[in-house]
This record gives sequence, C-alpha cells and structure tokens, in this order.
Amino acid sequence: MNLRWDDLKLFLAVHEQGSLSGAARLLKLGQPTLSRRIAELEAMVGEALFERQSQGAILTAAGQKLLPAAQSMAEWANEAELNVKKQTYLPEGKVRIAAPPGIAYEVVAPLAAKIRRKHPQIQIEVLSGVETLNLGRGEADLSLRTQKPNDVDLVCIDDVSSAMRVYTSKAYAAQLPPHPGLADLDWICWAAPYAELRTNQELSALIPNFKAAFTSDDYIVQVAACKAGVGAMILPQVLHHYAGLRELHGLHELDIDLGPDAVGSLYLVCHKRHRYLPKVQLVMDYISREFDSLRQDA
Amino acid sequence: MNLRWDDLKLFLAVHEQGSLSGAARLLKLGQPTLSRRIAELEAMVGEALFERQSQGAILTAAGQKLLPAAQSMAEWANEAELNVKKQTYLPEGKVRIAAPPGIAYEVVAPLAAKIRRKHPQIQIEVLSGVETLNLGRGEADLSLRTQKPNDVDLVCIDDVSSAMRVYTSKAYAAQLPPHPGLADLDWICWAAPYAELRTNQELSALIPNFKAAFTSDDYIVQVAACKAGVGAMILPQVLHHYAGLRELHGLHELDIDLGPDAVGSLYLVCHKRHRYLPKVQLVMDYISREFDSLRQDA
DNA sequence: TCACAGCCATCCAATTATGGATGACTTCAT
DNA sequence: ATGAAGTCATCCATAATTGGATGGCTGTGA
Repeated sequence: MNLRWDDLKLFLAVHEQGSLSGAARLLKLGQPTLSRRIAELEAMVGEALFERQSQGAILTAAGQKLLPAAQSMAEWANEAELNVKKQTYLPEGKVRIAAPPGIAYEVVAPLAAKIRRKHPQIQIEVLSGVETLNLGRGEADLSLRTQKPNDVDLVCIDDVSSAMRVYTSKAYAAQLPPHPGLADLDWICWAAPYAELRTNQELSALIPNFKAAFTSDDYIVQVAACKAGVGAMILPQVLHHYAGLRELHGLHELDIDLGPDAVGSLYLVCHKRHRYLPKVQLVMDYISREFDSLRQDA
Repeated sequence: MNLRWDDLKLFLAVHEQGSLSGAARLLKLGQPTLSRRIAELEAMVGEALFERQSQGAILTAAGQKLLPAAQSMAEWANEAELNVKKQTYLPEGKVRIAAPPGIAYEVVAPLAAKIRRKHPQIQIEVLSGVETLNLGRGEADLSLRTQKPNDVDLVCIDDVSSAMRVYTSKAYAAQLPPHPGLADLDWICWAAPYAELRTNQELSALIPNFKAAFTSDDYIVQVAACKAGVGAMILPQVLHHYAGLRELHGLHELDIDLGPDAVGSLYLVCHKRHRYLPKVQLVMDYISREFDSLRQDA
C-alpha cells in the first residue's frame, strides 16, 4: 500500500491541532494542501480518518487505530532530529568567504577575528577579489557581493544598502575651493585587474575626460594615499561609520552629492546546498548581525 | 529542522539496497530523484550520510547514527499499514529468530509449528547458528543466546538455566566400566565453524590430551552418532526432559558430575526498538511460556 | 435576525518535483 | 586493452503539487 510517511505526519498534526486549518498553520502548508493530502490518505486507507465539523476534525475509529503508529513515528523522527543536531550541534571546519577587497578588509577580517574568539573550531578563509566565484562548485561557501545574484541555486540571505560618499584627508579638504565639484578633485581609483569596478565607471560617467590621479590594486594602498592627501575616494558611508577604529578613521567626508543613484548594496549570498550547514549558518548569522549594526549606524 | 519523513524512508531504502539506484528501483522512483532527495537530506542534516562509490553507497558515521531512528519509523509505518489493512490489531508478518543449532531444532522449530497453528498470519524464520547477529541492524528480530547480552540497546526478556549433563545411547553406556570418568568416554563434539563452542572448551579443560572421537557441524548428525553408540555428548538437562518426543528420546543420562559450573543458560533477547512490535511480542510471549514449561520440567 | 469568524472543499495559475537522456567514472570479464 | 555493466550527478521538458481565491457551511455573539 505504501502510505506516505509525510502523510502520517500531517495526520498526526491534524489530530494534535484539532483541525485541518490548524495543522496547515503549524506545518506552514496551504489549507487546501492539507485538506487534499488528508483526503488522499483516507482514499488510500479506504475509509475516513477524521469526522469533519465546522469546529474542526475529530478522529474516527479508524483514525484512532492509526494514531499509535503515527505517534511512534513522530517520536522516532524526533530522535532522528536530535541525533542529527547532536552530531552537528558544534559547527566546525573551514568557511570560505569571498568578498571585494575593501569589504574583505574592513568587515570580514575583523569579523573573522570576532568569530574565532568565540568559535575556535571555525576557520575562516577570506578570498579577497571581485571575480564571481562558483559557489556551486565549492569555490567559496559564502559570498559578499555588490550585485544581487540571479542564479536560481544561489540564495541571498541578507543585504545592506548604503549611500556612497566622497572621502579625503582633512588637509586635502582644507585646500579645496568652496563647494568643489567632482571635477575639482584628484581621484584615487582601482588599478587593473579591478579597473572595471563600479566606482571607476561612475566617475568616468560623471566627469568629462576623467583621469585618475592615483590608482592601485591594493585597497590599503589606496587608503594610505587618501590619508596622505593625494586625493579623494568613494566609499560606502556605512563603512566609514563602521570602521571607526580601522583604516578609515581620520578621513573626512566631503559634502558632495553623487546623485540619487549613488547607493551601494552588499549581498550575503550562498549556495542553497550549503545553506543549512551548521558552520556556514553560524558565519551567516554573524554576518547578518554585522549587517544589522551597519543598518543601525547608517 | 523538520526532516521530511519520506526522506528518511528513502535514506533507509538506500542503506538496505546498498545503492541509490537500487533504492530507486525498489521505491519506483527515478534515480535522479533519489540522488537529489538524498543530497537534499544531507544538506539539511549538514553532512554526508553516504559515501558514494561506483559500487554503491555506504553509510558514513553520521548515517549510521541516523539509521536506528529510520528503521524504527519503518517498523511503525509497517504497523500503520498492517493496521489499516486489517482494521484490527492482529499481529502478522515475519519474525526472525536466531538460535544455536540445538536450540533451534529442539525448541524453536516445534514452537514455530505451534505458533503457526494458532496464528497463520505469522511467519517464523529460524536462523540456526552461533554468530551473534546484529539485532540492531535487523538481522534478526529475536535471539536465543547462551550468553547474556551486554549491549545497552538489547533487552533480555526472559531466561532459563539448566544443568548440563552427559548423554549416550543405552548400548554405549552398558559397555562402560563401572563409575566411568570423563576420560573414559568417546566424545561427540562440534566441528568447525562451531569448534569454539563452550562444551568443546570445557571438555578440553577437564580432560588431559583431549581429542574428540567424532565431530560434526550438524546437530542432528551428532545426535544420530550418539544414538548409534559412537560416544557421549553434553546437553542441557532441560532439553532432554523437554524433548520427550523428539530426537533426544532414547538417550541415556550418565551419572557423571561435570562440576558445579556445569550450568547452561538460555536468554531470550531482542532489540529495544522491536520490543513492542505486536508480531515480535506475540512470539516472545510464546517463547516465555516455553521457558516456563522448561523451568517446571527441570 | 444578522454579521462575523472559523471551518472545509474546489478551481486553476504558479511553483516545484520528477525522471529520461546523458556524461563521467569504476569495476569486471574477455 | 577493451567493451559491458553498474554506479552517481546534472540538465531540462514534462508532470505533479501547491496555495490564493473563492464559495458554502456552521456556530456564536450582538
């Protein structure tokens, strides 16, 4: 006959909740689905298991007889879940996170330190770069991306948006004319292989005959140049607020409007196969909490 | 976490069939479906349950831990099916009993006949041998053992003890000297693979330079040799009393003291998961009643 | 008497799952 | 060395399932 085991689960839920609707809510199923599934189970069994009333559903005699087996299955299913939880309760192992260089340095690295203090059994490997790694192939477990993924196998767990702002050293800002425009600034930009990054492209779009005054492929070098007064760079505002004790400390935010579209987003992405791995979940939770604090600082 | 109960069913089928393809065939599912469903279960569990090989799939340690719960669910699901089919809680199905050869022949076989007369819907399979089968793996539902189990998952339902005595044919006994010693007897013993049985070892301990006069791996052959006057064999006294109408009828009990430790026990053992299965419980009740009559005859 | 809230059953567009085809791999027999 | 037979994983057209919308019913309170 081959009763579907999940149907027995639904059957038990209906009994415990006292109604098909209640069971549907508990199991996060549609009420039509619950109704149909129970009807199919009854068809397979050959007689009614519930007597439907407007107040709910009551077990028939046949349903009463099925109940002990369903309850025992539920007990063993719970054992299975506890078993699995015990086995995987302590997340451990390496989690590889891919992130753009600035994010890698300012957000992920300090976060890794924080996670490691609490969870020494977790190793974090940060892949700093801008290539879209193949999460499905295991090239990274998690990815922080500035573009929303459109691959159906990828899940966007969380995201944070931020205004993009212009930052310089105080000394550099002091020697600017009043109300400077974008073209009045010397720009610090990304060198190859990062030349195609969005900030570079936006500056090219906004400034006629745009030429970067300084370029580097190393984020830290760019920040050092900015602090040394070489020029200006575009950064997410939340990074400036967030990294109070980090490299961005001491940079001055210019009061220059980059336009309504000057908003950057950061997406926490993973492959759906990895989503429930305990070690990945642990790190995702930490990143989400950082996103929470980023949102509150903004 | 909410493991899908049907996924556990698939998991168990893979284990029992030894491959994803085999499980797919058994369950009349597509092999890609089976492959994906197991992958999804593993994703939810957070680690691999099977080690895939070209020869099939082998349980990992995590899979081993999940197995008992899945097996128990299967048993209760089967109960649910039987329940539904019969509309009454009439135990039915196959019960496999493992027992040492002599016990299998003298006790279990006649008992099986008795049970079948009253309960034709119960099938009994007797596994005659001395290996300690893995009850947890479902290799047998019940076990009659001469050693008390110490596995925490096994339950000793009942047990019976008996003095061990020496038996020969009357003709053989008639030609013995008065008050013969153990060394005066020709011994009928177990051949490989049963050579390590306890009676063999006890004789080796009691008789210097002990050599069996006759060995066989077949219990019936040993009894036939004994009746034919080849020599003596050690048997539990209750078996001789019990099997009044059986093969041991006609054997003569010698008045030889084997010592105070010459006591054998028989334990009725099952796995705690099977304990409350109606079919198993029915057979256990019958065996316990046989133990009762063995104790009274002693 | 009437409105409301809960229930269940049905319809059908949207979503998800399935499995045939396929490729890659390993093992075994010739 | 080679072909056959088994395994597993992936793709994607097709089939199956889901659940929002809806209607009908009952019980309850104003």
